[in-house]
Amino acid sequence: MAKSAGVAIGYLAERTGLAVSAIRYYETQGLLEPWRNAGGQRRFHRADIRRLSFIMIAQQFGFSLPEIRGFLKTLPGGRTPTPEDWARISTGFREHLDARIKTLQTMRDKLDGCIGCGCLSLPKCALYNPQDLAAQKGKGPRYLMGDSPEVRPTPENDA
Amino acid sequence: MAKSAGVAIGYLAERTGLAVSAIRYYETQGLLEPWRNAGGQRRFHRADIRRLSFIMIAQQFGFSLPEIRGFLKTLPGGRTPTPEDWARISTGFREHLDARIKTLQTMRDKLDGCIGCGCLSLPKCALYNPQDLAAQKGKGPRYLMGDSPEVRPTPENDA
DNA sequence: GTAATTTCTAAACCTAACTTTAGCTCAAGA
DNA sequence: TCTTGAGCTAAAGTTAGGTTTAGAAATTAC
Repeated sequence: MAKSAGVAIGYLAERTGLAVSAIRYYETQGLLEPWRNAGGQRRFHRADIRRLSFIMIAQQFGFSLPEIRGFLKTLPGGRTPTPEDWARISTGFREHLDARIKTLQTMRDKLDGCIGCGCLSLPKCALYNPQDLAAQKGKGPRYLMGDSPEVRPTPENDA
Repeated sequence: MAKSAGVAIGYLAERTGLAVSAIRYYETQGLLEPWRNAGGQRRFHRADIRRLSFIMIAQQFGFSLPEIRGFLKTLPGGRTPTPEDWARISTGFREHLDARIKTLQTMRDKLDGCIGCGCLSLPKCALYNPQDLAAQKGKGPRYLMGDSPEVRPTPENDA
């Protein structure tokens, strides 16, 4: 079978539900490599529908576009992924997902220990040192709720 | 006890680990309402350390600043939240958290059903209709992986 | 009293993942 | 052929949650 004429960007958009602008953006991010026809318009493989679908699914799993680009690089270009390809990648998804679930469960446990106890004002509250939590951005321990690890003898130390 | 002179923004920053700029930003978002001293500098209640800590914790739970502002509105101004205040809010946290955990578990289940099966190319794959998933942004069903719900008799229908 | 530190405001900048706009060009149908 | 509709590029805009910068004024330390 000779290489077909390829499909236009609007066709991919229609088939995937993505906006045309999003598909162009993915190209700038190295997730797709369409060629151009004589008039300068992008032409895609039909298999790029799968590629885009893969991108959408991976995004749902919380991966960034650079990460997804990494996954796609391990896939054979232009070909439908085999069960082996998919198993390899989905194992990575699984670990990512498990870690996120574990983090949320830890948070829930801490919260459960706190509900109604008013410990928000005590240094022993589990929510004080949230450095293990998902959204943590800063570095180093933070002592929250107005209490230092060793309470300095400030006048009017607490609020 | 007369109303104290209040504390400076740098003090709050030091106690909470937040950047001064972040605290000013929170003020613009209506999360704090400092007053000004004679020289025009912000002065805060000591209790605002707790308020900021609350904000940081709520962010870890995935709430946006507008949502957090909503929570703070239900708290008595300038006062340490009582166990009742905290119980009311943390119940909301709990529901939010449970929903997120459930979503991730659903995703994991679907993924488990897919690992290694190669079903990425089949319309019955559970990952096809991810409209129940967390990161879903678009509206309406999307039929992924290159398959329409009713396959139209297009020539070369699949890739 | 002077120097160093904080704080002030306003505006610009940052990342991620896109969308929107403007002004054209290309392609397809009657 | 003419007219739409689809596609093109580059640049700017969007949202969230901030940070950075610049220059001036206030406060604190010595």
